[in-house]
Amino acid sequence: MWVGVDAAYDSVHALVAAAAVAWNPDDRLVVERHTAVAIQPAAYVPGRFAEREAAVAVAALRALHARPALVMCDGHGRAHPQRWGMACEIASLTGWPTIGCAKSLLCGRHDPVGPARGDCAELKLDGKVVGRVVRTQTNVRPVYVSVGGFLELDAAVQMILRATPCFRIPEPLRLAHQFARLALARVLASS
DNA sequence: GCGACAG
DNA sequence: ATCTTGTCGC
Repeated sequence: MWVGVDAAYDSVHALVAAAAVAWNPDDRLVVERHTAVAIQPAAYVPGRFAEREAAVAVAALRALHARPALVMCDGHGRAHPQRWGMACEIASLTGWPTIGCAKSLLCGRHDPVGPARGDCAELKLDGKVVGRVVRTQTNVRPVYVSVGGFLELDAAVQMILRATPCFRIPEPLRLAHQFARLALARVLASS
């Protein structure tokens, strides 16, 4: 069982809602989903994203009934200036295997990526491989995959591809994104 | 010093 | 991240 975790924000009330969606790669069905809400999240500062989102994300993850085989995070893992992105922080906090799957580059360089689904390029930061740029759908912008903890990069990429049968963003993350927004909307409506 | 900069 | 439905096109 793989889980995606993401958060949605409301600047007016200084609220943040996180959602963790557990997904079964075999039948591609949602197994369970949970949310957590917090107030006054830290300001967003590039490179310090974990300070803003990791705590609520982990709160939502802790509600899971089963230990995930993988946690997919919306952001970077080792592909970070200090080699310690949010996915690393969440791995450290939970002890669970995590990977970062970001929609844009924070740091590092890479060669051009082929146009077909499955095409990849190594993401390097001062001479070291810190992640992989992966094309999850043909002719669609690639995503940036990096290890958070307790997992190898190759395995992470294979899982990312299995989790993207139709869209650019891995299914667990897409669903977590939607569910987080819904959770936030519900809180705003009931208060 | 200057520009770049996950969400 | 967020403002935001339907619509045009491969």
